[in-house]
Amino acid sequence: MKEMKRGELAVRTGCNIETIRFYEKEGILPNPPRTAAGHRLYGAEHLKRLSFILRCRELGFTLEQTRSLLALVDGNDYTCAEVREAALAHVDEVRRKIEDLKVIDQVLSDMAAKCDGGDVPDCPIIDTLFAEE
Amino acid sequence: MKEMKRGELAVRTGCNIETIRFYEKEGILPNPPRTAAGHRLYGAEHLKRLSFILRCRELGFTLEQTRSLLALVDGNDYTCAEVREAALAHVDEVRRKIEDLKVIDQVLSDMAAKCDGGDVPDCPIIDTLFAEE
DNA sequence: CTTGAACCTGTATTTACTACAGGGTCTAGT
DNA sequence: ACTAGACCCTGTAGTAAATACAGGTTCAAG
Repeated sequence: MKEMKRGELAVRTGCNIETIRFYEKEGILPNPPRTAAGHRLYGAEHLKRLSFILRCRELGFTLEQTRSLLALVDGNDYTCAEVREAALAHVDEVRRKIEDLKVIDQVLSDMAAKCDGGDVPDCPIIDTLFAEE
Repeated sequence: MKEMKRGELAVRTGCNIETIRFYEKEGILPNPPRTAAGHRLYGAEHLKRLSFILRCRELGFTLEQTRSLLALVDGNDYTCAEVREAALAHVDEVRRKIEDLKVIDQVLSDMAAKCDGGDVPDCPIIDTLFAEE
């Protein structure tokens, strides 16, 4: 039974120490037991759950989506199909974002290409940004 | 000299009406003259400037970056090279974001591929998210 | 027994808006 | 002239997801 305090949990997960408290307040990480003096004591379950949350966040799930995923697991009545659906919906969203960013990349690159980088106070980029409609 | 109130400026730019006030408070959109009763009166300059801001935002520039771009223009002493540099730096950032999202796409797609979408309460996606290391 | 690291709490800040509440004003129709 | 409703004004609060700080305990090492 290896227990640890907040600082160690932070180091072991790579999570900011304040974020742990934030997740607890949000109710996504359960309140851990405390020492007599009030220090939080985390166990293997907390470590596992926090890692899960951090991994979801890295994958671009919102905290609410992460919460839903965990609710499925906690309820213990989820099906593979449900989880798969959530994952695929998120993939769609990620792909939409990629497309949006590609358009931005293209527009900016085109603008920059028209620009000769000269020393004069007149720039096609600025002109384009100011252009009507 | 066509002047308009806040509502019309909002409609003509597609900007939320509250956002106009926000930009004014932020000092990125200049305080317009007012009618005797205190209603804001915008002219062609404001329309142009707000459009510029909105276009920068669409291209993913932060409000601070947009402010810097406008500061260059306002200072009237900018060079094409400066603007080009800002644009290209932003392109780099956009491309980094695209790469990050592509990794996420890949990871999620791989995970979903391992999932048979069955009706059982056991899912490789969840397992992977919970996995150690 | 002291000192400094680590912990506790509550609150403020960040980005870029958006959304209210509680008023004043303008305009079109009667 | 009057009134209804659309518009405008202000200040403030809320959103996501943390992060940072102030001011105060507690723990561990020497």
